[in-house]
Amino acid sequence: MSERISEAEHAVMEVLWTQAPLGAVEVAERVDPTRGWSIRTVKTMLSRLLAKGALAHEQDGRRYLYRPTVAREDFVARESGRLLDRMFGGRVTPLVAHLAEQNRLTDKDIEEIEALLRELKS
Amino acid sequence: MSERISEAEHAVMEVLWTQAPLGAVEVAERVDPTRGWSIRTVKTMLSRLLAKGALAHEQDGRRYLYRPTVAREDFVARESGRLLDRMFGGRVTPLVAHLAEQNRLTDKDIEEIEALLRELKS
DNA sequence: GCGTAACGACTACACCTGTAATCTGAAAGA
DNA sequence: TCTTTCAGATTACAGGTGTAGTCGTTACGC
Repeated sequence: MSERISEAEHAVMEVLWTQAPLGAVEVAERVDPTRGWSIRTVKTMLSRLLAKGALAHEQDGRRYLYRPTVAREDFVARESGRLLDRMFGGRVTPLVAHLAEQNRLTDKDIEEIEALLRELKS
Repeated sequence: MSERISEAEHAVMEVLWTQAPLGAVEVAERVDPTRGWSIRTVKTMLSRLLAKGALAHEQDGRRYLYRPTVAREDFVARESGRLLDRMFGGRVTPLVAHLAEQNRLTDKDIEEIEALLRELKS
């Protein structure tokens, strides 16, 4: 199941996490248009994701419908974990500290996170 | 300056962010041993990082001493930003929420982050 | 001075990625 | 039935990455 999903492949996964099952053409229509991909490219991604076991397909007439076999939650967890391990020795606090220093936290963010943490403690 | 630094190259950068300048041999000695790299491999990484402009070198007798030209802080900021954008639409709160759900937050983490946020507000 | 060891430079090579184009078979229209 | 069309399957191909090996030069030890 868990071969790595590349960045371009991820764009295809996002489509299918939003809506599935879909045929290749529907996926191509929904994929982030700023990529400017041809349908060929999308089909290549679908094949590779199938080969990697990240998608399953079912026959629908003369075409396939694709659906994720990997939960977005799990993918996000793996990728976040990797970053955390690589950059912050697996510790969350340094990550938050870093984001704070980068001014990536608005006042609203801070409020929300505090609320979240209060929630966690109860 | 800002060609992308690959994962393997990153392992070399970490050494030089900890201590610099260093010669190739010293870098090889300090690089994460679980990689099991030969000195050749480390030298290749050093060359590529030079070519990418992530390192500078100065002559020291018949060898080079290498030092980072990129701050670790900046590298971490770029990589974190990429993850945040790709996975969480650039928002920090969903990231923290996600980590919380994954139980990556200990009570101590929560304390620390709350302290951090209190700090930020003042 | 002469061979050798140690540098960096250059080359190698398989696999992954991004980005398709071509092939093949079968459905559908004429 | 003959042809066109549309799927998926297979092939392509350049650039990046991981992981070295070889070449050419030069400082050093004898």
